[in-house]
Amino acid sequence: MADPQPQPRNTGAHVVYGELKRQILSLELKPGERIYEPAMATALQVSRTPLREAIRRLISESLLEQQATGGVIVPVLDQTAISELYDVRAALESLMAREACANATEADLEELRGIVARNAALVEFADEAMKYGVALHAAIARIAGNSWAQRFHEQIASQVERYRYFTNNAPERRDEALANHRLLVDAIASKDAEKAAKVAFDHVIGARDETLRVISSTGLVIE
Amino acid sequence: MADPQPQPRNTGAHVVYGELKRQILSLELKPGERIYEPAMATALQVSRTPLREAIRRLISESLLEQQATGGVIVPVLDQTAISELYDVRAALESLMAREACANATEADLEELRGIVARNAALVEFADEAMKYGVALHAAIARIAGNSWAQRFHEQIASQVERYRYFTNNAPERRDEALANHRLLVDAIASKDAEKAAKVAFDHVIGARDETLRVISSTGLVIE
DNA sequence: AGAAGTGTACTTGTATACAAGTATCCAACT
DNA sequence: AGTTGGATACTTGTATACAAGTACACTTCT
Repeated sequence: MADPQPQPRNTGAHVVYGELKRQILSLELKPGERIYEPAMATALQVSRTPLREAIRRLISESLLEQQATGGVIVPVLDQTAISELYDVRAALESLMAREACANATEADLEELRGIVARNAALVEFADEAMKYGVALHAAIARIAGNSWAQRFHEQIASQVERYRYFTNNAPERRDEALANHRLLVDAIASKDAEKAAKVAFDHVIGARDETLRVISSTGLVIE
Repeated sequence: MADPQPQPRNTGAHVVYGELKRQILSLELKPGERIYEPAMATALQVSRTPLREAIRRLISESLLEQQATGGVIVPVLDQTAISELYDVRAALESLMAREACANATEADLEELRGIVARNAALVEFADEAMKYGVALHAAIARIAGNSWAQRFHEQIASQVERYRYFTNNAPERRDEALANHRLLVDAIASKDAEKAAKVAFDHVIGARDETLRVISSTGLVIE
């Protein structure tokens, strides 16, 4: 919704963009792998022109990386990036929580409470719990109504997606997240912007530390 | 430095990108104006291919706008956007101030103090004062070392640049900014992350409100 | 054998030709 | 006169052909 291309005019470049993005986020295209235009173009059944357009767009989102030598590669996964990403995400979600305080109507609050309630009911199921966590953040973003914050947040979310394989979903983590979500919605309901901002910030920082802990224990991510 | 294209390999598309960006930020290309590829290509002495590459990149930075009908226009100036931009900027600068607290060496602090001192000495000259304000933020961004925050901050700065014509530089505003800068550097020096974050946030919010006040009084920006 | 130089194959960047879709303007008809 | 239809000119999207630069491998010379 905050996307620069409001309605994806069904052009070949857009299709290719979506397909490439999917392959990158799912790690189907392996980190460090180089993209050769002619081969990729034939693989995707288009000419180099729309493919290049898609590649350039992905580079601008750092989902591909232009190398100094001239080649284009899928960015490698590294631990520093995760920390930076979560920090920026914390700042953005904190801001959106703050702005949601100013804008939330009673209907909005009901929506938020409903999401948390469903989250609570399904907290024992990892994937469901995560889905409602995402839904809550999306709802807050919508209520906040800051298109730039939303847009940057979406870019951050795409980046984090690549590391999803490494994030765990331990039950105690889900309980903690649920508690934070309750606190957050309460703060928004009471129009306490400072508190909402702080709760959102600390919540994401907590997720960051947990993710870093898990990743360093597996030792799978390089650099 | 946080740019997706590390070294601008001297390709035509990059030159065109820089030139178009310059024209957009300086309002040489007027807000609302449509870009026709063939005409612009001949004007810039390149073919449509590198021009399109530059246009797409500018669209991804919201310095150009793809319309639903298919045309590309220079985005119009609107007051809501300013408010959103400053809010996100506040969140990002707040984060960078926080992270600068954790990372700043004694040499870094000396650099910050030096910038503020020069700012103080030249506070009566509007353009110089602004230059040092920018330098301070740039130094803090470097010290914070969060490439994503830097990158988003640069995009925000580009956007705000288009509204520069409307921002005033009243002497009392400059004094206030200088005072805030002193507070900010002191907070960073004392490693008080929470305070630094709050000072940076409030500082930018203050600038936002002042800018909005000036713009609404001139009544020049539309929509 | 090792190093250097040359040639070949392949990469990306650019120009141009072509196709498809859209708006505009004029004319003809109701 | 207003509206509708069609033809034309122009837009963007795509494919392909071409140019320039780079890396690699092979050969040759010391």
